Amino acid sequence: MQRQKKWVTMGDVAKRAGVGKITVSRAFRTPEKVNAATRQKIREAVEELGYVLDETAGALSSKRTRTVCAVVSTLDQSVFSSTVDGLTDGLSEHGMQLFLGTANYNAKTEETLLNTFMGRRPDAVVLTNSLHSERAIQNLITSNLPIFELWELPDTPLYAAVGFSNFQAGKDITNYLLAREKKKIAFIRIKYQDECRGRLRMEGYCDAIEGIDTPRIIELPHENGVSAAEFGAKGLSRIVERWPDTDAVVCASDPLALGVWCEAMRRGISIPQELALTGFGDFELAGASALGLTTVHIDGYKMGRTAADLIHNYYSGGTEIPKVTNINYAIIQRNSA
Amino acid sequence: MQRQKKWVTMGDVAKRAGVGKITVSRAFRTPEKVNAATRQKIREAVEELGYVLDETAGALSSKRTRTVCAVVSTLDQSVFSSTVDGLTDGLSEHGMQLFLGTANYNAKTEETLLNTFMGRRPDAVVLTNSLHSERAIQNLITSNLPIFELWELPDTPLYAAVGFSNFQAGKDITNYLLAREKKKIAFIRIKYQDECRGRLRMEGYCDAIEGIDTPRIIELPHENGVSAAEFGAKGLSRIVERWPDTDAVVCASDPLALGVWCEAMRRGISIPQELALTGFGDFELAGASALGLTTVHIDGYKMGRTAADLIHNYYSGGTEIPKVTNINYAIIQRNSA
DNA sequence: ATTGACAATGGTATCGATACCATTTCTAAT
DNA sequence: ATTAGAAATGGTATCGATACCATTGTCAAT
Repeated sequence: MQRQKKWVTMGDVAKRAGVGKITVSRAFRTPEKVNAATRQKIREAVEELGYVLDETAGALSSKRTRTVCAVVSTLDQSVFSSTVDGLTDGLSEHGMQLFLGTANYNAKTEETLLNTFMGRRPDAVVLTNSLHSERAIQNLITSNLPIFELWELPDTPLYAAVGFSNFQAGKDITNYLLAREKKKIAFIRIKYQDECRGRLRMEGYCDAIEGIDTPRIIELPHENGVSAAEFGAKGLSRIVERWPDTDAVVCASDPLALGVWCEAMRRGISIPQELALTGFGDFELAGASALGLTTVHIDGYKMGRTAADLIHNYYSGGTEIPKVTNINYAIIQRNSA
Repeated sequence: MQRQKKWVTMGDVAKRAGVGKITVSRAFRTPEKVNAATRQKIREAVEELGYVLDETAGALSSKRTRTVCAVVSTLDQSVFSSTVDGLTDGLSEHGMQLFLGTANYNAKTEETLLNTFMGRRPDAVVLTNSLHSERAIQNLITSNLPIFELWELPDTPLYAAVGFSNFQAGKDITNYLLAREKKKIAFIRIKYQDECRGRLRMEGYCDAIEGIDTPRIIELPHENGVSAAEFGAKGLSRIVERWPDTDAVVCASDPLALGVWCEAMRRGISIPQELALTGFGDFELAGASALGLTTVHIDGYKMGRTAADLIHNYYSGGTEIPKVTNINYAIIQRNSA
């Protein structure tokens, strides 16, 4: 067991500056309520002593931890990294910090994680995937915390949602292909346990081709250790076998599309001449722009930042928090379709 | 301003279970010191009241927050997501949580962030990129906290490092190409402000070709909004212009290699016949395996998890913390070289 | 019966900030 | 000069847990 350094306290600063502790506290939290000269004295004392306000102690008395807990499935191979960036950036502007936790597509882990998070007494909770356990949902609701669901727009949000219509986006990208004379359009997605976004995109696809063609859907169940691009390659193989006349493929994500692109190269299928290809997300790491992939651009960063701003408003503004905030997406036309 | 739910306290649980508060505390922290029957009574009371231990209050009295602060440049487009996954997984197994912050390649932001983090009184600090500000380093050192530097092996770590030799890895992958009869090997990297890992890989490359060929280096300064893959494409164009006889390209990251690959396709340069190509990292989102990219596999997840374990040992084990933990890498041979 | 060792439990002070209310000082209007 | 009202500041209790020390109970050895 190691020994911890003795930190300078607010009382030390107060003594040094010749004021009361409470004035020091105010100088940090509500500087406008402290006389400029006093503020200056305090600033000097803080500087000299190297004082850093202890949020831990402040949280206990104010019952505000200035902390937000975010749950993601995993960060690796996921599309949420920009969202997390947006969250941390937005929160830190308001003096708040982010606790990050990963649930690994495991309902039990997720429930445990949320329970642990409640022990941190966060001011808000951010979810980037729909919850798997009914009890976890109940616990969250009874906690009375504001809960923000990202990347989707549920009909009845737990508290508020910041996202876009996955259904409409799936429909739009399919219609984009239909408008370009594609008649035989297939759809590929990876099926995650309890995940509904991919399904919604798929339903949008189905809705668009309704009455034009029967759906050509490849759903590949998620496996640990297999990358999305590999699934994409496998997906195209299946499509070519089952529906050789397919002239376009809609992918539920960019990494999938990258895999399809690679497999098409291997098979000598030219894109977009023989096969049109669209992705979803416009992820830079997946090289969407370098590939020239036509895709649906999703502003993940903005979703994170918007959630951060809403959380701040919830506590400081008198403004009403909208139940649903729609983040627009856009179809980016490049060379693959 | 919203009203916060009144939480159940440890005292409530104690009363319900007919024991002292402190026994409840022990039931959570050191269950082996509490009689099994008592523990059962407490467990029931906890269940009935829906009590969740308040880490916030515990932190104040124990001076242990069970919290770790991690600084990354950004998560988006970065290679650190798996490392963060490893950290959160490893920490949560030991009842610790991760505060995540992004510095956005900005020295000022980074210093502010670290200062904010000190206010959280973390038990440890994790850095995934070398610090830019001398003062930030000083503050960290005087805080007396264990500091873990990841993804590199500095000669004199601030406290301890978990990583690998970027120099040796760059040298090894270059030697791999030399062993395959490549004679004219170029190197591409993106130059980030104050970032040294890419430089070290480059120096490894230089060391390997020393005396065989003069270095053919393309360094592209990082720009916000330009993806690594785009830099890769641009990099290959430069190489083709300046050194048309180049027969291999070593990239400092997989996304760069993806860009090179795309540009090679566009120019009708066949890989690996006309041009051998290697990446760095083996990032799944960049589709390394789908592309068939020969690359250096880096186990980012393991680095995060190892750091988490070291932090736990620091506080609970009597074991000495190694100044340097070497995480092995491996060259993965695929089809591009 | 006595003692010692150890397991199990509890009482009280304490961590470092903020809430709440009280007090003092200052300004401007009468 | 007087007074109302606002601005600035301080004292004390408090948040909910854990540290520290003290106490009680239990059992085996003498």
